[in-house]
Amino acid sequence: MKRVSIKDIATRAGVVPSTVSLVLNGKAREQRISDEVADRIRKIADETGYRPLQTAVSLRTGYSKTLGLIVEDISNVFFATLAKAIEEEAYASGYKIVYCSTENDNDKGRELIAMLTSQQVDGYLITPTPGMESEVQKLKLTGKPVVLMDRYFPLLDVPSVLVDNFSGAMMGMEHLLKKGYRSIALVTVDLDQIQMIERERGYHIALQQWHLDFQETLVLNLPYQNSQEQIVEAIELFLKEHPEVDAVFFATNYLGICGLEAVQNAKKKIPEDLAILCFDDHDLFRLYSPSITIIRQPIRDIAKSAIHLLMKQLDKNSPTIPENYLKQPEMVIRNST
Amino acid sequence: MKRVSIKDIATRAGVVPSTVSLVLNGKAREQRISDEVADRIRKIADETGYRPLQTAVSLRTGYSKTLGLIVEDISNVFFATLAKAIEEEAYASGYKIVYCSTENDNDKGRELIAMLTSQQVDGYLITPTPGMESEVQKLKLTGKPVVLMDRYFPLLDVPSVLVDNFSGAMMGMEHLLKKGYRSIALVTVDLDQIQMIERERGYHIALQQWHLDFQETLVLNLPYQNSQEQIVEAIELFLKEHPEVDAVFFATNYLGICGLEAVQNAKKKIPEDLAILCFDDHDLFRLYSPSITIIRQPIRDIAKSAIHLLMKQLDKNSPTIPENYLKQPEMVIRNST
DNA sequence: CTGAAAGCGCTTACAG
DNA sequence: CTGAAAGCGCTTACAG
Repeated sequence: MKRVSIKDIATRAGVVPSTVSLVLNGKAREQRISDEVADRIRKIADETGYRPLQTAVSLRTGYSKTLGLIVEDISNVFFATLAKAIEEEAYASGYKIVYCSTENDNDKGRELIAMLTSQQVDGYLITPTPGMESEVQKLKLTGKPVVLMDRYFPLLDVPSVLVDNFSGAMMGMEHLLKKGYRSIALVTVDLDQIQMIERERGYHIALQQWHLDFQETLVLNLPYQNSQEQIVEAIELFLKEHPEVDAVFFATNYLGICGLEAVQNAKKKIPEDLAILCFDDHDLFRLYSPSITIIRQPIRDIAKSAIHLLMKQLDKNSPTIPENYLKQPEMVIRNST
Repeated sequence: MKRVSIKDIATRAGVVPSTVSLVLNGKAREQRISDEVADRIRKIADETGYRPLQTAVSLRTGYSKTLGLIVEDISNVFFATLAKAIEEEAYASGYKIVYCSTENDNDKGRELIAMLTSQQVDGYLITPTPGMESEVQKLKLTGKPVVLMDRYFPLLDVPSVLVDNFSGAMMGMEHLLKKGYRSIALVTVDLDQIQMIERERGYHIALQQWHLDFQETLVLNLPYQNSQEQIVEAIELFLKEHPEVDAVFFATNYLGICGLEAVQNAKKKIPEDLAILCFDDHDLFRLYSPSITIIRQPIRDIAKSAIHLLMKQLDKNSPTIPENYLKQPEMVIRNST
């Protein structure tokens, strides 16, 4: 099972390798190679199942038809779903994906960018960790297309696709406020990621607009490093210490899942004792209680836009004005009780 | 921001490119290059942040330090968790991962293998679709290491890491039988994948050993193509038509999730009206009801063994006797009520 | 219309 | 101890 090379095909077709290359790259017409010869070459390529060796092509052309995808953690539903969507969109444009997880570790993030670069990826799709700012900056200087997803750096002029977390949080809060809830707690995590900050801002402004006082004691800000058990415990304690709370807004998927367990442990019923609002969807919520309100990220849409932005940069003819897409999250109210 | 090449370093160090290559590949001693020169070269490489261009190295050496991972669907929790574990284990051995999803589509599976081959991956980690048998066979003939995970082809002599699905099913069934359940339904999917067949076999043999008659009407075999809604509906109908059923064994994660919804719709309580046993773990189960019994796949262990098997094949010195690892699943009983 | 040649960046066997 | 050269498989500008 030896690989067939362009040379083998040339020998069999009785031409020189460059002719084969030209034909297989669709430049037969351009180079005025006879149809007869071109057809012969194509036929042999088909029969032998010829596939150009991508590494050779990359070395020669500088392009690999591969995109690098860097996410925080591929085993997390949100990123896994995003990766899948990205993969599909990329394939549709003839690109493959190399992916890797940063684990929110700056060093690993930097290392991964270097790795992808040495693989000659044609572009980068990144959900960056806060510490990756300077690396992303450097990457931009290399001229390779970069698109940030889900998070971004306000100071950097790099195209990005974001969810409008502020509006999402506002939407959700307004839903609760309209229903009459007045003692709404916020459970969030102490990452200084832009999306968390924006969600928190939505919480604040919504309260303001309804002329409600912001009560610091109703915000539970948990350390990112905490284990699942610790989070559950902290939320449970918080609920017990604040019996006045009539609704909880979980700023992220993961907190919501822990939160449900805490609610259960605290023997509170949804929605009788407590209304729940959560960012990011999860299979679990629907099943656990249909009255949980969700602010869902349009993952497919994010993937589509990200690939679109990347393709635009790859297309040399288009101007390279950094664009930022702001995606509207969707509110899912499954049960109006 | 030009890339620095081996040539640049050579110029700056006042040596010839090959000397740089030798030093950077740790062959300085071997080639009796003076420590002074070697140190100078290493220093310059460090300062300039030199990284060999992987495509050039691959083209020259035939090795890419990259492994190809083919899963069914990266957005599925099981595969996402597996991918993460594989990624971690591979990194520990200095390998990167290129991944792709087959969607259980044979054509796509074949296409992906070809893609990975043209990328010159050093080895393949595959959870194959049934139709990939001949491709896997061909792959083996190329001499590149291949390891199958989660599923395998009995006729093929390819190393694999499997979960002992039969024993797992037996374990779970025995647990139910010991608790006194006698009318145990099986909900499965009509894929002729080896793991599904094995789980079904476990169901049969367990009944046999307890001298219980196998009742065909208690097996619900659903088409793989069915949508989530269709599955939920089918299970709900099944439960209503079989009020005698006192326990349900869901052969897979996904069915279990749909099953819980069906159980809810059918207004049955767990475990009062119905005991639930399910293959594969999911966050949801624990939260939904602690009395659901789980047969959990040791994902980390699968990843470790798969990488181990691959590394063994990559190590030319070790004999290439195909090995198959059979991993013991773990039974998780959260609540003995 | 077709062929010969250079070169992408690297590694390694070989000569000195 | 160090240097010159070949070659991995491909593409493309150039010469005829």
